Amino acid sequence: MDYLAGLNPQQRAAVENTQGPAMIVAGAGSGKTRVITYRVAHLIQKGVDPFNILVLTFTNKASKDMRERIMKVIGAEAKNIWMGTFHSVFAKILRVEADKIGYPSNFTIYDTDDSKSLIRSILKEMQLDDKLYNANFVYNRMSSAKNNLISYSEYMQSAEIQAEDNSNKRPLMGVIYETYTKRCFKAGAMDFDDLLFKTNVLLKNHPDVLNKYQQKFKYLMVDEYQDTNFSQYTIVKKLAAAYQNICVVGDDAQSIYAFRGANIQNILNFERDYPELQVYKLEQNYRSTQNIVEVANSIIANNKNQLEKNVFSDNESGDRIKVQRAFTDNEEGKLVAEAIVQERSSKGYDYQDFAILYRTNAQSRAMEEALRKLNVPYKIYGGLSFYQRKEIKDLIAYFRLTFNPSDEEAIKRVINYPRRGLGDTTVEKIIVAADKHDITMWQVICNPQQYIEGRIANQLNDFAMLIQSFAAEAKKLDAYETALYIAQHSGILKELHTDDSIEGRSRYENIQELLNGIKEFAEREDIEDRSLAIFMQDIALLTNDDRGDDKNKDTVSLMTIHSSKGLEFKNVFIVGLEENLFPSQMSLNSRTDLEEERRLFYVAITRAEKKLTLTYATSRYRWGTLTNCEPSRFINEINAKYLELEVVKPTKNNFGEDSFDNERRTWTQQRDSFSKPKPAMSSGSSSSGTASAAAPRPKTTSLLPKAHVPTPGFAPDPANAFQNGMDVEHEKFGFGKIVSLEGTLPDVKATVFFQGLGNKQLLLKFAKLRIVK
DNA sequence: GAGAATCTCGTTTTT
DNA sequence: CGAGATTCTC
Repeated sequence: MDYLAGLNPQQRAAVENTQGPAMIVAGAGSGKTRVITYRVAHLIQKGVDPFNILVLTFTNKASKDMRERIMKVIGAEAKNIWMGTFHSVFAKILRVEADKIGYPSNFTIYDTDDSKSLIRSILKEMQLDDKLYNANFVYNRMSSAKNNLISYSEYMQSAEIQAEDNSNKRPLMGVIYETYTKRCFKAGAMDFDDLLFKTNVLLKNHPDVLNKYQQKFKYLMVDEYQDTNFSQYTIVKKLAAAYQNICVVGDDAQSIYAFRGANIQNILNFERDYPELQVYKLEQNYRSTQNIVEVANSIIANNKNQLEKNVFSDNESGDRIKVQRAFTDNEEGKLVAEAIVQERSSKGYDYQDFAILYRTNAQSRAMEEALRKLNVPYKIYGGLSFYQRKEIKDLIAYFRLTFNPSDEEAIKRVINYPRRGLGDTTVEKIIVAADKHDITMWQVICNPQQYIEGRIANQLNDFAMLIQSFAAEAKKLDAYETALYIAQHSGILKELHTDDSIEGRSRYENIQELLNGIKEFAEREDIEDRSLAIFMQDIALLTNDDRGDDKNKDTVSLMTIHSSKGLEFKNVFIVGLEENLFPSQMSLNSRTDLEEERRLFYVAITRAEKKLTLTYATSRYRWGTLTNCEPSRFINEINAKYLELEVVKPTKNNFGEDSFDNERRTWTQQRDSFSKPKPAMSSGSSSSGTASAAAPRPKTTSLLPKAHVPTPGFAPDPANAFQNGMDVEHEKFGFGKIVSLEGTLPDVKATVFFQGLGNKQLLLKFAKLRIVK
């Protein structure tokens, strides 16, 4: 029981109280994982059978880490705990119970690419405008319907939803949803959302099944509860209904998955659903310095909706937060890379003590290049998963087809890869025939003479026999042998081998790597069924980080803020702190979205143990063109007393100009003129935003408003001279009219309308503004 | 039907 | 810019 000794009173209470509903509100860095780990260990030590415990986490990594930690406390018994992500646990259950809902137990899991590809072909078949009915839009719309447990028939019957779709000029959404659902069913496939949706259907329509799992999972724990959606909430609620031994752990301040249907409301619902609820608040942050914790608190205080909570740290106050500006995204990378090299050698850190966090995956490139130049070893987490690479998906599609020939997306993927004369027209014919006779594509392919005219039938026959031969081999061979057989006889191996380009070789190597992974799997002794079919089952649910390679290397970590949740690093760089990037431009339209961005910033800040650096660039390449950027409003939300301001050194840009000549400002000045949210299009001041790395392309420059040339003898007027309605001239923005004035002298803020630029807010004491007489 | 040339559209974030 | 889709030419 010595593990209890190291816990503070709140933590200990949360661990020891194992009966009945409980909610642990755990601030960042408050020892949440420890509490869950020990709580599970405690249950088992009290005699609860590990087979009766279900722990649901958000990522595979989290569950793996947790299982290892529990194993250290209680030993091998930990292996018997049901632990995993919602998706993987319920996929497992659905395979066992599949027949109850009319699915084969070896159903395929469609990943996002598969789903969107299916949507695209449906749109094409229905001859819909694919700009209006954009595949992404359709996907998200169906996804949120499913996450709110709205079936296609309910969708079509809901007057409210129909009205919404009609007013969006997309009256056929319901029909698409219906077609999509039926096509998935016919293909023996479920998408990510289906795994949860169908679990709900299963538990709802089959009380015996529900009862079975209620009895099985006498104790439930849910990590990152703030990130669950309605569909997940309902599953948990149902399973816990019999014993009510349900413990959820979460932090509303770290809810960052609303875009995926997560609902903070679930935490509030939870209190309503279980009046007996015990609530434990973990408020002491053991991870970070006081400065970091206070900065995080001050940021999150800008959000309106939150549970009351006072996170504090007893650690040293620590370094202040460093804010650095770069001119371009490349320079930003260089800045960060140099800082890492420098900190490491001067303070004796390892590379693994550093993390670079960014808002979007696309930002990793500039960082990578800079790190490579300085020979800094790094590892990128997330991003394009190994299993999403084209060559891997191609081979896996053959595997999928071998075990589930109904899988429509797999057929479309490989029917003509490698080339075998079965092109788009043939595929279309197959789809039409399948639709007409209400059978699967596979059934058409197996009996082509019956449905399709012409010589093509022979080629289809060959293809059918090829796949059938794979299925026959799979019965005789182990996973690795089967995989190798398919790779060879499908022609994929040969196809890639003949490609001698660098990319071609790397594709070939990736295939080898996949085969090696399968070989490893085939040799594992802790699993009974080591067939390829089993290996295939959850592959769509795996991400890059789940492949467990080079674990102990000393490398800098690069990842999105989303995937950094739950991790901690001594030194953290948050890069790209710019308006329209972080916060993302998609979030600027609503308060709730903006608040989610702010929570994301909160998550990012609280990853840091010792030192935090924020960087931004004044221009960066986006969609291949150079765009001007402004510092993020989030920087301005931090009280300046926590900040260490960069010493600005003038540097020359490519045009030989002193980049700062008009702009030597102190930080405080900058924040005033830079902080204001702007209309989507980035504004004029093209001269100061010019990248030092490359000149903008002509096409781009022509789109930007011309830089204003001030009238000769331009001199700004003092702040007290301005009045509402005055015509004014700004040094850079040109001529405009004062729309409104607010604040008191000397801090009067003016909203000025500029032709072609829209409204701009200017602090009069700093703005270079004169009255036009 | 194949392969090349051209066009388009997009970027949050992840299971 | 770059992936994927579309269009064009053989």
